[in-house]
Amino acid sequence: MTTRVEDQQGEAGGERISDAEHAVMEALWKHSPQTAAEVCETVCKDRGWSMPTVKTLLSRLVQKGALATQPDGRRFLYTPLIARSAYVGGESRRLVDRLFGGRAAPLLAHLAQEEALSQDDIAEIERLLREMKK
Amino acid sequence: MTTRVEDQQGEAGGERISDAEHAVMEALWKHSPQTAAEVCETVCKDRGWSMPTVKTLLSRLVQKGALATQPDGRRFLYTPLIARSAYVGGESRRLVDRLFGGRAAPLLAHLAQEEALSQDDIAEIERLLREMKK
DNA sequence: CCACTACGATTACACCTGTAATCTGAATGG
DNA sequence: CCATTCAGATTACAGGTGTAATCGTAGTGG
Repeated sequence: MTTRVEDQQGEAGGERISDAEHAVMEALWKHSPQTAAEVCETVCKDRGWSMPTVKTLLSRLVQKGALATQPDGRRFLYTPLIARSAYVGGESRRLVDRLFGGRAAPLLAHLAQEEALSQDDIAEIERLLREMKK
Repeated sequence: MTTRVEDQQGEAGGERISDAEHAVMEALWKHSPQTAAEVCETVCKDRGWSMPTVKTLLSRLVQKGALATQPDGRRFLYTPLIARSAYVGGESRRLVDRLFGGRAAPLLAHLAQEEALSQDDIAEIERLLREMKK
């Protein structure tokens, strides 16, 4: 084991996405393409950021191959190059590998203990499991 | 919502534990107390670290309040101050909050899609759910 | 008693991250 | 045509992280 395949979040962009960068990605996953100003519109409020910060994060994400730019007049439109599901899947996998030896069941047990599972969650998970077994 | 309670991993030590530091914690969670040399014995192989690296990480963890030291002759014995379950719970929670809006079910769905769930996992999860509902 | 060794402590240093100011060049209003 | 403005690019900088060399000091073998 420990076959670190260095394939964290899909094929596009091997670099890791930091927490702040992730906030920007979320904005673009919600809706894209967007200009820097539009992204700021979304994230600056929540995180208390200023435009330059968003610009920096966008640039870094472009460098990392996580975003594509497409010129639109004098500004850029940014579009995610990696799918949210790929990112989310990668991160989840990383956590499960790191903390639970790759087993999902103990994760669930922990979430359960922390009361992170509502009755609805439980019902939905059961439904998922039934489907999976089919 | 978004009630960031800044209580990441239990009461002892508010600071975050980094990835490298986590490897050291794992060694000490497996068995404690241990000397720096013993910890190195465990982690240096796997991670390709040298003694000084382990020493640094141990010091940082002590600073962060994640480890207690207890002098044993001329060296120290290190003992975790935060429980593994608290750390693991905190990290899981963080992930679920950040990526799944706090809902565990979508996480499970992703793991399922990635084939991160074995038949055994599924069985165990079902057992957990049954217990939870009782 | 002293040189050596085995520790922890201190210092180092490059890279990443969060956060932003400043620079530069192009569009635009007058 | 020129000054203003607005966008991206460049630079900045402190703090965290990974990784380690070096320092100081306290026992230990001779």
